[in-house]
Amino acid sequence: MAQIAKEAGVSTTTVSKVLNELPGVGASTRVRVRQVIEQNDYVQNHAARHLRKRQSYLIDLVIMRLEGGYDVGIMHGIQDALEESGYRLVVFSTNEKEASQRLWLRRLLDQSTDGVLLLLPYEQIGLADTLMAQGIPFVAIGDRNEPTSAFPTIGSTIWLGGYTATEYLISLGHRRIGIITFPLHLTTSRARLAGYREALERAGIPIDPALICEGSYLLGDGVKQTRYLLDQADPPTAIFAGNDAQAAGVYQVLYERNIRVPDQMSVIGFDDVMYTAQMSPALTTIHQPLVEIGKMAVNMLLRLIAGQQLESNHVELATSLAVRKSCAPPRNGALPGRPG
Amino acid sequence: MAQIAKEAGVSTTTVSKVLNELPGVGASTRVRVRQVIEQNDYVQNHAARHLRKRQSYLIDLVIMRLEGGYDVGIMHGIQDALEESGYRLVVFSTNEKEASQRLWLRRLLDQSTDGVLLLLPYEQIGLADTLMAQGIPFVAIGDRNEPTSAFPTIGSTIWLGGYTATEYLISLGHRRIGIITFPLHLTTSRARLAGYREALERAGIPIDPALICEGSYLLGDGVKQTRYLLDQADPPTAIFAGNDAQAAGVYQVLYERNIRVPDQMSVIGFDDVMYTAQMSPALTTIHQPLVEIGKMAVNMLLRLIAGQQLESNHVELATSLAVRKSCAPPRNGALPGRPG
DNA sequence: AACTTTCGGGGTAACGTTTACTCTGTTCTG
DNA sequence: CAGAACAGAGTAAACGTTACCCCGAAAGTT
Repeated sequence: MAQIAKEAGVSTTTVSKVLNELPGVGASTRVRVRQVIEQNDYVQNHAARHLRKRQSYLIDLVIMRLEGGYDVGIMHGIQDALEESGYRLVVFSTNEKEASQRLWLRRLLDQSTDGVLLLLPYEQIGLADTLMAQGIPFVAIGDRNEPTSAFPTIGSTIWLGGYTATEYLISLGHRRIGIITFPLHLTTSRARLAGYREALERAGIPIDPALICEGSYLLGDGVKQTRYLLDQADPPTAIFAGNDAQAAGVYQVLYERNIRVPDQMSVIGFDDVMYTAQMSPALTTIHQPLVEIGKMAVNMLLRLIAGQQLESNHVELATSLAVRKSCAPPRNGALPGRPG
Repeated sequence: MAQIAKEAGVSTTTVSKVLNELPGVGASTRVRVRQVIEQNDYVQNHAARHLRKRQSYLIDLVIMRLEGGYDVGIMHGIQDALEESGYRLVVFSTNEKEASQRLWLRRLLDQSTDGVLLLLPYEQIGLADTLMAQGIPFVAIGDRNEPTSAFPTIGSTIWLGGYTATEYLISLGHRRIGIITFPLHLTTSRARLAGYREALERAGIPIDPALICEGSYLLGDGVKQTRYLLDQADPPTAIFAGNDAQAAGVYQVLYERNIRVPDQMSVIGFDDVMYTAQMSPALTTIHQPLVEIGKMAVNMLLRLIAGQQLESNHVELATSLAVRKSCAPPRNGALPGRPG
């Protein structure tokens, strides 16, 4: 910078003012300094700037472990929103290890991050308290366990998603619709189930508790619960999975038993992750606007970093129905029996 | 730090020596300073350290766009290897945009990164030249277009993968094996094909050019080439896809045409990305040790950063066969005709 | 005409470390 | 016992910015 100042015949102060677009520099000087900067291919030193301004231009994304579905969509949004901002994204996996989480937290204290995006499952939000205590701006992504919380969150309209999916299946003529849920102590899980119930009630279809089964959010549970559903005396004609990974589990069982989707069984997922289009047949699912959620999270965070108030601490973006090829009107006729 | 120095009754110099484990401090002083540091929950300021030492403790991962397969596996390895190192990982997506790539490159010049991991497709390696010119340490991940290059690379044994997959299908009794490749101007793509050829020749099976089709690395090409293969007068009994995404495309066509995997058609993929286990039926594929590749890439990079020499500039880790449920001995009998 | 405001610009002191160098004593060596 | 060698600790100068305060001149005000 001293080099630039000398060459342009001004002080480093003036160069700094030009670079930061601060007032106090004449138009002609400004242009001249700009030129010299261009010519010399000068780049501001990040470290010195960081030290002096107490800003790192780094944002941390904390994630338990990259799964390749939900998280990837959100990361795309984050990257897009960050692209022009001058901020860089640091990705940190906690790997569920307490130790590495502590380590990371300690490191935050030295002002080496300007803000944090939390992409963690419902339980792991203990971090939030620490961040609040430290006064580090952050936004929690994904639907929280608590309906309301002291910190900013962003998610999507889960209830509506549950409603939309169920209504769609009903509109195709289904009346026995199985649903696989996440653990029901989670608010988000209950919201989806409530949407399902609402749709059935509106259509005047009685709710059969045998068609509601609770699982975790993993594929394995999709497999287990599907078997349970199929083995009933009066099995459903459609299955509404808790997320797309679970839906993949549903597919597996159906393929094993040679039940064609959608001819003999309709399947609908939730999330609309990248690989749903790759499934055979392509999965009809509830689209969560993951990219938009990521973008919005960044926007909220940048506003917090700038010291601005958020209009609302909790934002929900609308889910929608992504119709592909896994749903069709129900067909009469018994399913093939259990193999083996 | 001044605070610590005062409290321990020493100078900041001594504190710094303790923190950096440098000699020149008596054992008792060392212990005392350590204690004070513990008590005060002191954390070194990253920015000042960075400024003075000209080290950012940041590593940049450059990726075109997170796809959720190959890249996720590698990122797991990277995260694992970085966990204890004190380095943080910055992720940057070029999004195929020249402009944002330039922007990012400029930013590297201010010493704000200690090293770079390049996870880019074959063509985009223009970056490498710039990095070399700037003297920034970096490692290119994935199998390079050129068999040899001036910079460090890490990949896996593609030829062997091609050979292993083909040999496995032959061992099941297949003699007409279709293969879908990547564009054949890529060394890696030719290597896989060479492995395929070698296995056939060893088994004394003549090579039928009609069974070799060139595609890109996308799912869509899996679809297109599978149709082409199936519509032949004497279609193959097994298909060897270029990667797992292509294999998903193969699955789609087979499902459409009601051809059962593996009973009527065997399918084998390449890469062994996360979601292969979720496919129905679970995809037999060539396992690339993605996690290990990521780890090794980090190890190589850290060595370069430390100024050490690498034993070898090019490392290849062994591929292996991951047997799941998509391959079986061929069955006699014609395939169902084309629908429509 | 004298006074105040505004604008362009410069000087200087941080920001929190690391490090080259200096300064003490103490111990070893011949 | 003198001098060297050495260990422990401190001094001060960087590292490259930006914040704050100052100055002089031009313009506007009374």
